[in-house]
Amino acid sequence: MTLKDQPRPVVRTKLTRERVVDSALELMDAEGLDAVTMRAVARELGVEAMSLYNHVRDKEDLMDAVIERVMEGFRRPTKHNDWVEAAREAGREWRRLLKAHPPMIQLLADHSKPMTTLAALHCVESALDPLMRAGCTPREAADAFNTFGGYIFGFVLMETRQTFGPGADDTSLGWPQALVPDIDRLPHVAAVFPEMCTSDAEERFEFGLDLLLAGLQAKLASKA
Amino acid sequence: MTLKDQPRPVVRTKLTRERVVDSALELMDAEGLDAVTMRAVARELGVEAMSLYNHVRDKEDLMDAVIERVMEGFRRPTKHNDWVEAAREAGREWRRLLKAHPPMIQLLADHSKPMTTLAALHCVESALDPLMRAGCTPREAADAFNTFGGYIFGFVLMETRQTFGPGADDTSLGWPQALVPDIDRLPHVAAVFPEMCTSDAEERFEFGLDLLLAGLQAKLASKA
DNA sequence: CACGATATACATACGCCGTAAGCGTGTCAA
DNA sequence: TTGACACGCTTACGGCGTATGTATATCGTG
Repeated sequence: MTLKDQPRPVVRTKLTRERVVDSALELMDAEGLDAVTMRAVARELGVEAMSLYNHVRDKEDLMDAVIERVMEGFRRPTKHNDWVEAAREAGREWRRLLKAHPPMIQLLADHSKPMTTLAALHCVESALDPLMRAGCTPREAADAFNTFGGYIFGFVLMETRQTFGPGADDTSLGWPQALVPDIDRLPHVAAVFPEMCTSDAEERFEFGLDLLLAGLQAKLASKA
Repeated sequence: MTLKDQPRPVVRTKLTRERVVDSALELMDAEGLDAVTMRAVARELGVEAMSLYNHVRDKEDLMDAVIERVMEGFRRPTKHNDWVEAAREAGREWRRLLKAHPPMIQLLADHSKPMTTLAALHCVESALDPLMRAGCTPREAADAFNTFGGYIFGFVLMETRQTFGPGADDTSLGWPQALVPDIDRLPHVAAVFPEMCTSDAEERFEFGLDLLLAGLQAKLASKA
């Protein structure tokens, strides 16, 4: 006989791996990566922490599943005839996916493990398609994928973590205090910094995408 | 009167903020970011955890200082007359810096805070210099900096965290098991994956750098 | 030298964390 | 009916960041 002999709520929505993963993802998006603890996810589900272990091996397993769930949200872009435009769309979709869950890039940085799951590989497939249609050799496609992927990951990282920009203690002009002391030794920063603060993220992203695509077109053209 | 009345070690190297930061950085490089705990850093210094708080406000303050210390390791490249070559060198130096302390990119991803310290701004200055010499407007320089920076950060992230590549459970051919089930729906991945595993990181990095520089040159030329 | 102020190291404790181990109970097949 | 099993709960352990309070070494001042 237990101390509390009241009947617990009779109907109890069944706990499943899927519901656990969904809760973790929701919590991550709502409260940030640090808020995703086994106890917090359990609380969200009206359950004790240890119950989750019936459905995930450990926390790493859970976070792997969260990554997979996010990658499942990839929307394969409609196919353009023009491979350049198709590549552009693929790049935008990768960025959209990462930005849809802001802590995602942090999660990827924490988890040192290749993305070898099906959903992730389908995303890779979508990104490779325009490159192959452009006439890349497999090797060129691999290098180009790495380049575009690097750019997108890094851009989103800098974007979501605000790596460069005004500090919290900026003046009304958006200038880091640290800059002032020896501004004369940082002329370029002084000239360019205001632009970094005011430019639009979409525009900046397109700028880099254009650069990469122009570079790739040139490289492929010079080969022929 | 205390319980232990033996004189503690008489000579005790003085604890300073600098020694604390150095210990944290060493520990990070040697054992990974997760190993950097207040207790572990203190242990390294033969001291109790709470003693560190006389020299750092809290852990965040400590990690900020670690970032700053790393940025101080930036070696301003010797100035080329050719801005393209100078930009290439700056890009290589940024990557060298990040790779010299592998957990650094993870640290940057965790810390959602702009880099507004002097050392960081000097690194930015070095990166902006070739761009300004190339004839960029401040706005173009800001966008180009963002593009190159994004590429470098993302490349290093994918490189150090092995985002794409063979899984731990790869077969002898370096293939993720997940690929096999529906290989026919992933033809490009099947063709390109082997290249991703075998290509050299230096070459891949230069490939992307070339693409970006070619794109930028084209953009600036078309403007004139 | 004496002595109080200050700086700084230490000890203890609290509420988090991930998770190992074992228990209790509801469900269902035989 | 019963016994096995699935699955949620309880307890407990060691580690985390750090608030709080205490002891001691150092130093400026008389």
